[in-house]
Amino acid sequence: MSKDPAALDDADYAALADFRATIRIFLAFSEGEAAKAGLSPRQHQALLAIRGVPRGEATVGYLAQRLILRPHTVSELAKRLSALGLLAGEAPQGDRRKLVLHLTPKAENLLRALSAAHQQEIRRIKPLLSDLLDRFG
Amino acid sequence: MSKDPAALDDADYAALADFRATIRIFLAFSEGEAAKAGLSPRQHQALLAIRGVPRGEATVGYLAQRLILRPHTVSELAKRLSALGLLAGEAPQGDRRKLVLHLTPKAENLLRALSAAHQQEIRRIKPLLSDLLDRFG
DNA sequence: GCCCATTATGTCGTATTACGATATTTCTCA
DNA sequence: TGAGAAATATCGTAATACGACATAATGGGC
Repeated sequence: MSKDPAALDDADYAALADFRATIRIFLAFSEGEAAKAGLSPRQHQALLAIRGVPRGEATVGYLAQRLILRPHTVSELAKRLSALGLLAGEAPQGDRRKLVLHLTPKAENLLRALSAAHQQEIRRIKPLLSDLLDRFG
Repeated sequence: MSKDPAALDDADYAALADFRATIRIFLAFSEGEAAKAGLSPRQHQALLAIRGVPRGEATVGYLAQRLILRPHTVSELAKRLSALGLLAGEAPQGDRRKLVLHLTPKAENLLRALSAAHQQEIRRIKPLLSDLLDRFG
């Protein structure tokens, strides 16, 4: 019998494990930085997603797509962030069912420091990640 | 006053948000595949980490380092996986405090299918990730 | 050869958080 | 205008990682 061309060998598994571990390293770094700022990882990602898009476009539904969460989960996330004084929301002109979220100045400041640190970390792991990707043909 | 050279502009935030979103896409894919196999993401990563290392090297402590979790958390993770019939463990010759974990045939089979799917998905997002990394200078 | 600090793993209770089911408000358009 | 859809919100629940603590085994100094 001939070898299955799609069969994975030890090197394939090692590459997958290394890829996953590298992502985990980045996420653990991010977790730590966010925690220093008093944020959960999701809260941090939510703030970043809002900052990364033009003002007025960050609705609950948009965030749900962007974070790959259920809309009602984002609703709770936004409530917690609002309670922390990091988010404000208002209904846009056209559709009063929607809620457009925007960062408070406090959130802008938090995110500025967090993002600088993350940018550095991504630059640090960039060669690692590139090499890793090359192991996937 | 001159502009802070380290200041982040909208494009920097967008790159960070896109990078994070791409990781989230991969993790959501992985979550879904793992769930189809009846595994949590951590359980999947644990199996992969064990498979990715030579037999006999995957102790609880090693996994804790690799997954960036507390050892006692890995202990519980291993207990759940054992209850599912996916892991077996035994004390190695030298040090009977340690517990070496290895996959059962059932876990090998699950992981084979999962890993093939993940390899494909990584190949799919590889160009996206590469372009993204280039946005970080 | 024995003691004790250290290492490795395990147990228990708790807090966080994402989800399903369901509800409410607003919009759309026939 | 009324029915159904869309967008967001509420509530109870389940999963899981952690801290604090416990147990077991090791090994170096004397």
